Amino acid sequence: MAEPSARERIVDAAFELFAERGYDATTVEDIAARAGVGRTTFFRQFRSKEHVVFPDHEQLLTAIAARLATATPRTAVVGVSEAAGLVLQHYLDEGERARRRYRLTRTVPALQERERAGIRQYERTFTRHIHGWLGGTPESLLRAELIANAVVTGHNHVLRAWLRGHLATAGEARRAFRAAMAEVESHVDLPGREGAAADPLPAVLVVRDAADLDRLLPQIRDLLA
Amino acid sequence: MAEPSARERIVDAAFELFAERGYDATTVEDIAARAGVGRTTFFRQFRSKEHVVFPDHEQLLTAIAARLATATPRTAVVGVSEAAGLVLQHYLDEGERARRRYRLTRTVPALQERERAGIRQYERTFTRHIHGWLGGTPESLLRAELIANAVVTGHNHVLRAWLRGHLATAGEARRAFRAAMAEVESHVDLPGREGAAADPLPAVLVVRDAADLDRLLPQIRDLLA
DNA sequence: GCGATCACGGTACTGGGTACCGTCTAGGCT
DNA sequence: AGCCTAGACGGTACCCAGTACCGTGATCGC
Repeated sequence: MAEPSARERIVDAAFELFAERGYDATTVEDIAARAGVGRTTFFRQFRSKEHVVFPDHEQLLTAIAARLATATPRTAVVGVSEAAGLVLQHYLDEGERARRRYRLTRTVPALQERERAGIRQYERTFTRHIHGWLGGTPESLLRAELIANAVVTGHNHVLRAWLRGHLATAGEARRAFRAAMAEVESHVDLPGREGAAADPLPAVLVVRDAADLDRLLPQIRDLLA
Repeated sequence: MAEPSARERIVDAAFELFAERGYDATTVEDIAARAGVGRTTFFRQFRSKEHVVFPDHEQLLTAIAARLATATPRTAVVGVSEAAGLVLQHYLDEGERARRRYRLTRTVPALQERERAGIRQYERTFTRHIHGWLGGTPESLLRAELIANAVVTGHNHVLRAWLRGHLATAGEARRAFRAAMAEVESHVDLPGREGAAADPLPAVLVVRDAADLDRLLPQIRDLLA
């Protein structure tokens, strides 16, 4: 009859008890007892009491890395967007449990920090791949970090709206996600835009008045020749 | 003879012991004993063993908030840059202790997370003020978050370079900081650019070849008149 | 000089996390 | 079948961070 694994029983027991008594008032021994396992087994499955709240984090992280690994500089935009979309979709699939976790983490500072630590791992994964696409030079590292942070921030912004119920359906959430990714892309210069590889990016000139224009015009014509 | 305060003695004792035996092998009782105080007093001064590693964090956070509070949308760019500069300058003033802390946090995961939590507080402070300058509307929140994250990322990038010794002098660090802030500003649209309030921002023209230029030149002259 | 306040140190307790050990079970080999 | 190894499990004992509480001594205002 497909007995749920010990790991799943622990997660279920933990979420039940956290809902009943709150996070702090629940001990690991309580969770283990309800799940029908020893306290030792709990810590074999989860590194800490906090980790049981984010049971799929590790798996999600490897999924992101796998998606990013298949992208190239030419397909960076869609690769990054899809990798972030994997996370969003996972939460949408989780449904009510994701929202319960959100309400729980909002009230428990320790869990907020744990969540941030997880997000940080996402950022580092994105940074690593984007940095690679940018050539891996020290000068491009800051740009890679800026882009990675922007992508993760955009994703989290939409996810948070959905978790709070501001976006009712999964379809709405995905639409908002596409909009957020578009806004993020408009703020950062990710490789892989149309034509970006074909001709070099134009330089930017700031022309304040007609005198500026007349002064610069010869050099402009020269560059365009 | 200006006896050092109990708080300072605790910080000094902690850094000494962490250097001698490492973070994990040092207990709070050890620190308190060397500082000549009771274990209770340690926890009155610092919320946790981790907090003693970042003793000036709270003070720094209020300094940032104070600087940002004096800025307006017109002075946003310089306000944000200076607020971030306060943090950099604090680390530069700290000198060798900052570098010791950096080496310590790099080897202790718990301290890395504590540091990230502190950085997160910076981000939230920046976000709150920038969001206010943008009108405080829900639509402008994502932009505010993107800008705040970019500023903090740029700052951290330079700070990390200095901590690692890639930037030898404080002057070099400040110069790199100005460059990083310029790059950040080029990626995000912060209110308060020169002339932004006086005359509207110039439109951006993409001129790919001489034919483009000739075609657009009359309109450009017209706009500048 | 005298009571109120407060910072301090000491004690006792809870609970997360680790180390270790004995046991039970699931296979692989002869 | 019988043996043997590996691995998962539960139990016990321990360490230490963090909290609650209490008694005490110093400092200040009246």
